[in-house]
Amino acid sequence: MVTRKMPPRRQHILSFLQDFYSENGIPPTVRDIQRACDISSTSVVDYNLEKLREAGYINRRQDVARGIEILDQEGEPISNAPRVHIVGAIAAGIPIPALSTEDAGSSQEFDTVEVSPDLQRQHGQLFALRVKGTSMIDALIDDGDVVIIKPGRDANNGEMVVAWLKQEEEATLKKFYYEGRQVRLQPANSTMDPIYCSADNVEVRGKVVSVIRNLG
Amino acid sequence: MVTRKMPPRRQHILSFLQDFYSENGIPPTVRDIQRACDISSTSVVDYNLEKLREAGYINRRQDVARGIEILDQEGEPISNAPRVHIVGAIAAGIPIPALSTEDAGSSQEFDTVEVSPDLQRQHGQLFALRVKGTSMIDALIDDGDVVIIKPGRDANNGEMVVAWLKQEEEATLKKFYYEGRQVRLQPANSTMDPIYCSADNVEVRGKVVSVIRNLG
DNA sequence: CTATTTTCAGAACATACGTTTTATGTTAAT
DNA sequence: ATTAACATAAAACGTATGTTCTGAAAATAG
Repeated sequence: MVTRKMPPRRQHILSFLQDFYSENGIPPTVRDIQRACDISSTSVVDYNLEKLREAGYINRRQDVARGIEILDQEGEPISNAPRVHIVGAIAAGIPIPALSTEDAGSSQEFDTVEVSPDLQRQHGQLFALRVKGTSMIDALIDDGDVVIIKPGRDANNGEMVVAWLKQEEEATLKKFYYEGRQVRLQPANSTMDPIYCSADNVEVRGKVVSVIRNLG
Repeated sequence: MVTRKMPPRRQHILSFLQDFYSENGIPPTVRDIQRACDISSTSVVDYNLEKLREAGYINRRQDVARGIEILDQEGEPISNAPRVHIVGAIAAGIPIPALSTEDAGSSQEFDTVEVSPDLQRQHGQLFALRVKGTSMIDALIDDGDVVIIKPGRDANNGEMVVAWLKQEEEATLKKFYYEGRQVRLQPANSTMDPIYCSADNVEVRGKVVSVIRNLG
């Protein structure tokens, strides 16, 4: 299936639809779209919405105010829950991809997960990593799990962090304890021994604020 | 802060608002509410919406079609992501509360978690349990985690289930393997030994389809 | 180029939907 | 019993909003 090139105006309408819905929790009206996309007539909006419907991007409920339903790639209606980009995978020995913190606007070809609005509200901008392999199993995190990360350079004692071990060139998920000159990285499972290393060698990349595991 | 008792009609309106929004992705109109709650006049709906607004349950956008915003306990707008009731806690030795499968309509005083729309779409009606204690840690499930359960009496081999051990009167989360007359309940952590017991003694209550852990 | 399809414009239309008004019944305190 | 606050009712009003009609401009194909 080839994605046909879309006229810029229609593209504009589509992205406005998504933005408006995320922001307001209700879809825009035809006239909202007209205003936002600087279109001269409601009939033009209607025309383009019809084209978008034919192309499978949206549904339209007849004669219903704010009746536009935005569809995802599977043709299912999307929710207005915040979506967090899965920017890569994390596993022992495999570095985290460069985390350009300022790529807010351009939504690239990332997978996304929906998270609780509470989470987003509480922590602000988030990103996610998919865990590859069972190397994090001692932190109760399994292969395939998604960890939601709040970016940041520091952490409080006891928080689960994405820790970068410079010397080993490894990223790992552990509970973080600052103890003088050294840092203790404590697995969540109490039967496992902690890792001690020099504070110089540890770089915190962010805190884990949530873990999501889907089964079946 | 005391939660004042709410008239049944107003309660009905409120729960309808939530259901309608989750289901349709847009809030209902005054007349939708009128119909669903069997109210004789739109003015009555308006009156009760105003009361709900004063009490902080909703916002109303003036002169905006479908302008009702449903608020959570913190007064923040909720998303239309499906909400799953947390019907109780699960821990070794503590029974699961009676899971009346047919309490669909009356939304009681349950905590809820938002789940991915995909999950809901894929599995249908779900419920959730909050895990108490670290007794499930061998299944990579920690104290405080929330497990999302798809109700059902049977499971396929390898699926994580809520298993009820009749004799022990215990509920536990384990991977399920049916082996002739007996059942193997396998912890997810391979260093732990499985539990074997008679098929007669095991009753599957549902499958775990997702695990959510919030930190910080 | 002409022919054809796509896209845009402006205006008017029809109704979905929030709001208001007036009146009546119901409960609870004094 | 009186009063006031709460709740319901029916109808009408005004506008927000989806839709349609007619026509022309712009893009595209042959």
